[in-house]
Amino acid sequence: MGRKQTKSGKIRLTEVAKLAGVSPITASRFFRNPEALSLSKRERVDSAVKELGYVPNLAARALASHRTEVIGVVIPSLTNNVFADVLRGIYDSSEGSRYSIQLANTRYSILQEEKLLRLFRAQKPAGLIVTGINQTAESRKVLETMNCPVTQIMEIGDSPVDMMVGFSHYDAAFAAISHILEQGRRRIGFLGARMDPRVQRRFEGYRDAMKTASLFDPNLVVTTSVPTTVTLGGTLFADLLARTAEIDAVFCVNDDLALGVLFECQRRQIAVPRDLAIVGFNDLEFMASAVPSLTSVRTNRYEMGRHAVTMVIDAIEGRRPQEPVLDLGFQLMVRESSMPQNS
Amino acid sequence: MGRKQTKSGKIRLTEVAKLAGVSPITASRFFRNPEALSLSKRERVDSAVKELGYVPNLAARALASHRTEVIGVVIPSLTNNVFADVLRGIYDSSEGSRYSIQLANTRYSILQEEKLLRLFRAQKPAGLIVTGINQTAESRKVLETMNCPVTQIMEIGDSPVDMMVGFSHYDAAFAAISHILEQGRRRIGFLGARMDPRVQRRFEGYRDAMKTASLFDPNLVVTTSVPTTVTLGGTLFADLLARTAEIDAVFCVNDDLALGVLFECQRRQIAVPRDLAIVGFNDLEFMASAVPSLTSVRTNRYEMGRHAVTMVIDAIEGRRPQEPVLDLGFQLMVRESSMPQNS
DNA sequence: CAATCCGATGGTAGCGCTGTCAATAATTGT
DNA sequence: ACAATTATTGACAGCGCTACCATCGGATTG
Repeated sequence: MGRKQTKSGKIRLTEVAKLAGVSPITASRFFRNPEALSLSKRERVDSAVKELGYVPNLAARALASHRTEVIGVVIPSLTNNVFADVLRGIYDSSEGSRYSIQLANTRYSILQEEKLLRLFRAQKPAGLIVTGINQTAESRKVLETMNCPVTQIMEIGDSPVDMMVGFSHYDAAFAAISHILEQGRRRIGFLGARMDPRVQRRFEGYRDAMKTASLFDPNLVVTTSVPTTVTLGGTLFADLLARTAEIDAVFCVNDDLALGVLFECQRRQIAVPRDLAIVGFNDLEFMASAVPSLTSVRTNRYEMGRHAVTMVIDAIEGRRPQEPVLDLGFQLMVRESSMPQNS
Repeated sequence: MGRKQTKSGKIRLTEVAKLAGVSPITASRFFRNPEALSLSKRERVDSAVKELGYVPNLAARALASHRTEVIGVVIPSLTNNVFADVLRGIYDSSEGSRYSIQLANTRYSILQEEKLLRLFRAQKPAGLIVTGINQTAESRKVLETMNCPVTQIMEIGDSPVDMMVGFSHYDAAFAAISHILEQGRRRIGFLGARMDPRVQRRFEGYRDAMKTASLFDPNLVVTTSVPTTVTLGGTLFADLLARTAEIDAVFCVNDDLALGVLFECQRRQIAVPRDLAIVGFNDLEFMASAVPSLTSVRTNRYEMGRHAVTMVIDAIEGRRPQEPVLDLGFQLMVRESSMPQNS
């Protein structure tokens, strides 16, 4: 014979059905489509479930139905505040739907990403949300064989695996630099940390804006592959100053670095914005609160999360968007730190 | 007859076994216990898997084996930086093990927590990590019927569901206040936001330390249920000043509030630490970088995550710790913001 | 050389649920 | 009133994998 007898303590759907006096399949329908049951049976199954404390077996459900109600989310970092807002949008939007969110963290490792995508594929998620558009060829292959709607978030590009929600990091950086140039600043430093693909694109926006104004100078660029911290902002700024003293503005690829620069200026008695303009990226909450308040590029992270989930759920349920790529844009939040020098 | 024929495109373990010239059960063992196979069969199965692009079906695996290799993690917030570090520890520690992490976010809602725990139970996780010790009676019941190792993190208490890793928020706050008192400060304000159970315990530490010195005054306490932001730190501090001008120190329940207080001081020309001492909680990275650098209570969040995973995995594999409750303590990081007034 | 053990492999029977289709009961139209 | 349609319900098989033995050859032992 096979394995040992089913323990009498185990409560399966069959037991519930028996107690309710219906067939197992009717009890099954109680969970998936209660409206299809007559009111009397619905009530009987409901009370049987409660009486027995029935806990459905999701594995059996998934095996029999060939699907799950899980939306996978793959992000590169939990430490980076940027993703906290995206995730807030994702969770807010998924709440009230039948789908639950399963989060996975690549920690900026493309190997880890491949591994996680493979794991997700084996779980047959109902939908998937992944960060960025620079997946490896291998990861892309996994995504294409995922057999469910996929949304890439955080940036936009020409060849979506399926759908995309994001904005142009290039344009956003370009706009920020243009703003600084309009304030009459000429020597604009670039501080970059953990140069992931999106940060790289911000650099390109900076570079091209500077080149357009014939002001690009490699000496103005300081980058590192180290992850971002506030302290690092101060360090990179010190490096920049050591390299060339003639600096009248700094563009930081994120707000933590910008805050670090501000602190370093306070330490060195550099007046902001008189002696130096500071512009960050993402517009985290503290930027408006700093003294002086810090200019930044607001990215619509919460909305990005919301839209990503909505698009995925709609696609799961057969309502595909007409346009697979959604650009949520950005807003330049001009504050005291980038006011003109004579103000 | 039953459902339609299995699509010929679908690759199951049977197909792999056939190609490798072994029985399905041998192919199955290839994944779970490769050492048990002879070298020749191992190689044959390996190449068959690669040739067919076999993707195991986790639902079938879970159904047949009655278990999964998922460790569930339940936290109240992703926005709160504190959890980012805990999660980093969790992910670091789980890497290299066979277990994968599944994250769920209650958003500080106890109803959401009950729902998520029920969902986890239906998934039969191998282990579970939950935040805090203040679960509802219902949640606790679900945890107790989870049938897998459970570790509560972030704080410690007397009645663990199973295991615990954390520290005493009460003691930490008490120590911070004692330090401020030792600097000769007498009127120490308390700023608190989103008064979750752990923040509540920090308040109790503050209150008792102040009472011990006969300095407790309800007018010094400003709290709100609103979630924490840097800006809110400034607002609460302004409220405190409006209520009583004689303040020579502020204890903030977290570092974001402390930074907000610092900015507000800069705006109001209040000299720190001469006119006011500021002490935060958690010791986020920016505290050391601020000007002046800000005193805080370092909590061992990364270690907490690491230990939680290790304890859970050990317990899954039958190595239960002798002592179910692990206290990781805290360190007071004294910096410029709480130096004596005459310095 | 029989008795014993051990490592490698396979056969069988489910795990608990749902898709498919058929059957039945209730309702409607003419 | 009777056929046609629509709501409910049920029977059956099987999703893809693994637990539980059974087996079988070969090594070890006395």
